[in-house]
Amino acid sequence: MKEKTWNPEIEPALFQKWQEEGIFKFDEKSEKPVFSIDTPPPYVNTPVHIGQAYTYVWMDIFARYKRMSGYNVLFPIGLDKNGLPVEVQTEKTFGISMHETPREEFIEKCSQILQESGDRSLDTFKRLGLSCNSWELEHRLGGRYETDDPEYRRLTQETFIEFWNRNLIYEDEKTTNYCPVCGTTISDAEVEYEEEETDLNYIKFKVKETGKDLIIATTRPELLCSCRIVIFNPEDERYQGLEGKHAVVPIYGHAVKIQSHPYAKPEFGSGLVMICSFGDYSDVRILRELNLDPIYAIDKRGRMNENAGKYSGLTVQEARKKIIQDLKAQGLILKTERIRQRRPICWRSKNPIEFVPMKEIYLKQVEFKDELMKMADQMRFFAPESKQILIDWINSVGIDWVISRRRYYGTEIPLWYCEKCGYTYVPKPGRYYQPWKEDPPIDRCPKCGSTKFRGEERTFDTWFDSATSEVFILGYLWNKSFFEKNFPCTLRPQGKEIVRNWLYFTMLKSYLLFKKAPFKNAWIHMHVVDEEGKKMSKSAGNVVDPQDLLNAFGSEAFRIWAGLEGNITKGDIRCSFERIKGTSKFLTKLWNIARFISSFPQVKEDYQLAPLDKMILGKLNELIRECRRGYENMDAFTAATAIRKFTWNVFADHYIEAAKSRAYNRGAIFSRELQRGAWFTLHKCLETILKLSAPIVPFITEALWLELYSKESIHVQKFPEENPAWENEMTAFIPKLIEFNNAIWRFKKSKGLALSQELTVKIYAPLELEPLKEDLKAMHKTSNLLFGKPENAENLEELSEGIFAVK
RNA sequence: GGGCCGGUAGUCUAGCUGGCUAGGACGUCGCCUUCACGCGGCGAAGAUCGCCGGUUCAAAUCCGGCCCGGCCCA
Repeated sequence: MKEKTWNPEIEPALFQKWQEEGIFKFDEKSEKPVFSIDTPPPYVNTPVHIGQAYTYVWMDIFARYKRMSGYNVLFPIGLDKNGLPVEVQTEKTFGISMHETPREEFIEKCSQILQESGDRSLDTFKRLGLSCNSWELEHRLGGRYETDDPEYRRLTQETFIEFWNRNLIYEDEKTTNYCPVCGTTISDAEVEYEEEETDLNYIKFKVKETGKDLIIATTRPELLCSCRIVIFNPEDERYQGLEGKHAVVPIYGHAVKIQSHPYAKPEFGSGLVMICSFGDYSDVRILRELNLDPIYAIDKRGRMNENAGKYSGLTVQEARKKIIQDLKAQGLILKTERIRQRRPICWRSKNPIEFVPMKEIYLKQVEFKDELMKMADQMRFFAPESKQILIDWINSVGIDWVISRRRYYGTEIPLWYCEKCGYTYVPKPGRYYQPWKEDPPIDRCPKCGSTKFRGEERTFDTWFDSATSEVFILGYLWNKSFFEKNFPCTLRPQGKEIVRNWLYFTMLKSYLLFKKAPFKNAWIHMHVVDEEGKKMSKSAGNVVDPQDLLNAFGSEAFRIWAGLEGNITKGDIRCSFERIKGTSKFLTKLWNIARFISSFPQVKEDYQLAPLDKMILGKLNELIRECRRGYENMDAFTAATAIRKFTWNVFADHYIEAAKSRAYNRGAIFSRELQRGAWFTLHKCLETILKLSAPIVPFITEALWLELYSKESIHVQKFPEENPAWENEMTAFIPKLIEFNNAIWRFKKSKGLALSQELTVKIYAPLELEPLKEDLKAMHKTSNLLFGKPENAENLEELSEGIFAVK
């Protein structure tokens, strides 16, 4: 081995070799137990986010560990292509509007964008060295899957048809979250909250009965027309006399009731709150509670409707500006304050949502909450605390799941309507349907015999697609017996922020379809944030592109960083070039340890282990235990940290330094058998370290393994097991050895001696280290090495506790 | 407002079933080009273990309160 450092440029060649040898392919006929990973299809939105890169590395670590532990690992790569983001991107790229573009053409343009970004994402994943079963889009176990694939969409539609036939689906007009920018209804799970600074306007109303002024503060003056009631806190002394009276709404002149309600906070604004039809969630709640009919002010284009009178047709923003002008002109605005408030926004477009009435399709979920809660108990969570996120969400579910979306690039809702009698036709499962451009599979309406049908134009919420990814990858469509044998899926890895949709909805569909929890284990990861702990975002300009990291340091450096700093139990993970540079030094260390050891022969017999050898082999047992414990708990951090500490701070710094003289045996002070004992131990430790680290750093370990130990990939070797024969009481004295070595090195340095120079003074070492006498003498080049306490206290220098030099 | 998590040197972190000079890593500085590695080795500086009380012979570690940061939910 000539190179002094690990060269990341050979990574692609190793990756290529694995592909050619097909060692990660999924074997359907294998007798081994299956370990299945429901890989999150990352939304095709290039570049691949650093958080995704990190998560995929961890999944890959689990996959590789399980493979080495005797499992048949199902680890498909998936790409999520459905939904809003690509539509938004397409509109931007081509400067078009979806609703004004022919559907066929718009879809074609989306596909174009997806093709390119999908390929780029896959490149990044390959660079990371993922051991996915296959990179080809294949309709079989282990094949790559894409959520816009006709087969994938067929499954989505099949589940819908099943639910439809079991009366779990209904259409209803309810007040729903509506994003005017995306032009579609969205579910509660798609609503985010954003802290925002806005104007709080103090507006003058009049009391109808007394003609007195009434000051009401609101952030949404444009909703005056939909004001239904004014409330104050029952404890609020100032307004007790108003109970039961009426307030006259400025500009519109309609009178609304005034009453007390605990929701009003006396310290907010004037203490009086106008409740409009759907300014925010609390409006919705209070209107429902008081059983008042809403007055809708905003239409689905996000514009004011006829109820807004002269403001009709304006956007919300325009109307707000205008109405404030008008109020000011009439002297009805007393003052304006800037305040911070949380307002609901659409998680895709980040625009404020509105509450509008829409006829949409719902999947029942409210009545299954108890069952879902029970299912949560059947799954094991890593880290366990993450389970609470799910529990909280299930508890908060209040209305059924609105699954229809008024968008183009998604799975079509497979329904046709008879133009004559309104009969709804749902087809049989078995193929992918596109009702907006196909005729129904029947000639006449079964009810009235008409031949005229209208195809449904809406698509599904993309979570409705994603919520059966585990069903899809387990071969439900093409290998039912495998599916039945291997459902639930072994592992769902995903981010904490999508517990309320991806995990929750998958559980819901799994419950409805199979009455079973979809997973045995859920691994919930934290976020990767920037050096300051801030969320990475394009707008903040602090995004670290994994491609840049890979180009600068290679995949292995990124992976060892992910292992050494990617602790999921301690909150979010900070990432920067500096950190990756720092953690990647371990690769150099490992490389050079191997380089050194490679200069000695590997021996299988005629060797004798010195106490020093037994000491380190006992420690190696401990390391194996530690690594297994970490990997079994989906915790690569524990394994990575233990490996680095053992390899660098114990094995290299102390064992290798101490065993070096015996391994060379230049003066032939040691027997041939003891020399061979050092050779054996050096190689045994290295070989084991390589296997233990292989899941985390598959490239460098593979390169070293192939160079030194075998022609067969390290990734198909058996994961190390403890060896009872290595258990040894000397292991307990390793800290003593470390302390002794440090003390001698320090002493030599203080005397201006090179480490290779003779030590002529008498040295006393702790008694426990006496078995190591010969190795220590050779190591420190001292002929005067004694053990225990010196009898004569004169001329003594204590180098460290229990370690003395005689002057 | 509620819940969860965290707060140990400039940065990250171990220790947290109470007990040794609080361990390690990155960064900084100094010394050493010694035959695996200068992407190395050795050493140094740097921490009132978030704050305030309490329990105890003894608390980073247990208890109570508070402050700060993050996330989720209202």
